[in-house]
Amino acid sequence: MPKVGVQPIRRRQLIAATIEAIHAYGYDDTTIARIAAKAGLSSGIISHYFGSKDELLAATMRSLLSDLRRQLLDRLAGAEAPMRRIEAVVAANFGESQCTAPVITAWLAFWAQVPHAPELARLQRIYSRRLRSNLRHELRRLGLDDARGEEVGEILGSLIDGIWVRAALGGGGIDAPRARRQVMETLHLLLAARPAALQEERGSASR
Amino acid sequence: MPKVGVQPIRRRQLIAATIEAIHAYGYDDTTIARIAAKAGLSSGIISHYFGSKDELLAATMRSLLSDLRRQLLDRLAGAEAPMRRIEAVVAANFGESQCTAPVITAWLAFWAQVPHAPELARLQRIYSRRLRSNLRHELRRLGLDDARGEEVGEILGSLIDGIWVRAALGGGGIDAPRARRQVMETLHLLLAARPAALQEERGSASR
Amino acid sequence: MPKVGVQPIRRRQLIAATIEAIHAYGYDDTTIARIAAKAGLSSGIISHYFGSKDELLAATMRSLLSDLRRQLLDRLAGAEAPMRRIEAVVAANFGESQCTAPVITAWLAFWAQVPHAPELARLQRIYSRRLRSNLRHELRRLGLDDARGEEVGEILGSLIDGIWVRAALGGGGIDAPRARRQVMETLHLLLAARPAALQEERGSASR
Amino acid sequence: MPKVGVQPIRRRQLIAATIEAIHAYGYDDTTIARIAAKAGLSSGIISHYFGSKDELLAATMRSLLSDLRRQLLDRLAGAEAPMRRIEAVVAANFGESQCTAPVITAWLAFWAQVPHAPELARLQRIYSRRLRSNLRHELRRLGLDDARGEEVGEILGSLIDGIWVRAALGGGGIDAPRARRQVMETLHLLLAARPAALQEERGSASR
DNA sequence: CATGAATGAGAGTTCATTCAT
DNA sequence: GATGAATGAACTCTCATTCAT
Repeated sequence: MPKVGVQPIRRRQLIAATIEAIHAYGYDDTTIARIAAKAGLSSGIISHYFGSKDELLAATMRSLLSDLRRQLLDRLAGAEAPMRRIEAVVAANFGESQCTAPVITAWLAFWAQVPHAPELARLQRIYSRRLRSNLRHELRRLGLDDARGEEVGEILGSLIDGIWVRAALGGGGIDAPRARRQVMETLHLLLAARPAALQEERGSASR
Repeated sequence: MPKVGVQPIRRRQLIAATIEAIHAYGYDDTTIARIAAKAGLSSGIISHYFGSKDELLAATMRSLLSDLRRQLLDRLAGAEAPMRRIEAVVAANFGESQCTAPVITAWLAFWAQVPHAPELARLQRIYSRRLRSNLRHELRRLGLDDARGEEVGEILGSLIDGIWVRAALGGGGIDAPRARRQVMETLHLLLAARPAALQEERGSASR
Repeated sequence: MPKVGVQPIRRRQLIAATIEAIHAYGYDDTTIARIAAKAGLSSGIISHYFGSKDELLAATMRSLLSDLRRQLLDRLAGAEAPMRRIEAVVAANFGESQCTAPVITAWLAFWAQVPHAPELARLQRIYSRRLRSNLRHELRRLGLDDARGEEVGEILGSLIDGIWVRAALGGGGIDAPRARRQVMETLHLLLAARPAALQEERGSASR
Repeated sequence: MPKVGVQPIRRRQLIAATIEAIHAYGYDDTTIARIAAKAGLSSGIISHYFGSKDELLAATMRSLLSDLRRQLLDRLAGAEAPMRRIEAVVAANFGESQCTAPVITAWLAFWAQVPHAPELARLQRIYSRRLRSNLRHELRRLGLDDARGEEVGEILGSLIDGIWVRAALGGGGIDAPRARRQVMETLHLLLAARPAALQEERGSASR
């Protein structure tokens, strides 16, 4: 087992450097030279390991997504009850490694590329579908019908994404416990509400 | 009647072209040549009217913000009751001109620049503070204490931003009535909930 | 005689503005817009009166040369004796209007263009020949043979040009009386020296 | 033996190419593309080695000055007697490598930038002071008082600069022996003259 | 007569990529 | 495996020139 494994090490190094560089300079000003400098390597190395800058950026987003997925699977492993599983989903989205400023900044940067980078869009779609389907499935187990499950899932998803965006704009990290509490509180309220009653309530409130 | 008013017209033209270009090509690939082409003008015109590309981009974000502000003021004009005023704030954020795909894409693009573009960050902070203070003020009038007002305002703000982000990632526009309904439903639930009860509920739900 | 004479006025205005602009910004950074601004006119006017920027620059150099020539003719008018006429030549080169900082700076700028601007080179050659032939003619009248006249004329010419250059590099104007004194002193020494004696002297000095 | 010494080689190459380009096209029309072409390299290389065009131009002037200085030091090395040392100064200013047409043209071009380029002005000031102080020091050793030393030094300096300028305007190189002879002859005459006598002579000449 | 809005060619500069070592 | 020198395309910005008014 001589040199086996240099490649994965270098790739991880460069991906970590990419996240740092995006955080430090912004997506546009993240050049190959800067990534390489942050990794303590030479600029040529990136073509060597990733073929191109775009490939490295896609690999970086894939890495962020797979971190998220790993967290999710870990937390779902021991959770059986629907509410527990939803909590696991929420907790995964605000897991420790997801809540640092560099990672959040990188996420926002990638999101902004999604509308114009097919590969990043594909990755984003996969994550998005997974989150949605996870939530819907558990919400249905909690007794919500399809339409309501969809609606509640969408609200929770938007809320999660919104908390991330706001953190990115604020420049700091996410206060994970607070974020989890906000999402879970909203979930409980949405579950407690009878949709019919809500309509009335809204009606009266608007009166 | 010499050439009165050519400048404001050109500036508006170019700002509109910038939004279109960001939507069509993405922020990074929005070049001066492309903006000018979309405006049907020559590339030199941008330096002529804005001094630099960055200045045009800042002006574009300012334009988006002032559209938002105008909508807000229009809607707040006739609204007196706190709930009405909150509805006005929400409605402004999902006003017609804010919900088209190009505008949403542009917003996301600007957000992604915020961590590294001081001028854009400044503009974002102004909008953010205004939204937060508007909501808090009305929530307090609805009987919420400071801490709870802050919390509810934050949840609503995150939800609004999250809905925008998701729309941007989805590539389409926003279904404004649906978005408004989602936010207002969440608001009503948050208002109906007694914080103490919520804690209990959460406790029991987590049990 | 209604509008007759607007053209010469404008041309003079623009030439004066050109000299000021070269002094203020340097030759390279002397743009049409800046010249026009200094003249209090619009940028389009230059093409109108001169056809092109190059034409204006050539006209400006011609103007400097004709000022010089006018000075020379004025001073030569009443001078009959050879030494008097040489003094007139020297004095003309350090005439008041030639010794201001803007004019000196402009001269240096034009000189630097001479090697690559045929029209400016042509003008320069004319001035140069005139100066040389003036000096040689009077030096011959003072009894110098052709070779010695050429040599002395060249030394005087170089000295005059050198004083101008140094003034330009120093940034101020020329101290005209001092400059005249230096040139005339050198002339008198050159006239008093017997070339043969000079050779000896040099020989002994080098011994 | 990796790539030791590539940088100094490239820098020298590019500086030489810059002088050639200034001679061939003139200062204003000396573009990065043309310099690179003369060096047989690509345009990007200049930013790589010098950061900017201005930096390259300053480095080129520094190079011309250091050539001059090297010549001066070489010639002063074995010269002890004041007159010998002055001859060394003069000879250095008309050294072989200073007298080629490209170098002379470049000098004139730089001089024309001096009034508006602070860094070039600084370099010029250093050279100018050194020349002046060298001359004054030796002139004092030859028995001239301060005021007369200053005057004589200034005349010699102007003469040297003037010879350079005339060569640049003429387009050819300098006839170095002739130039040296002209300057030294003038020096000897200035030394031989008794200032008091000069005043009389001038008085009588002007009478 | 005079303006100044508009053009577009060309400048300096950046940077992903290549490749000899 | 790794380097970093070199390339050259693409970008932003400047500015002489044109021309409708």
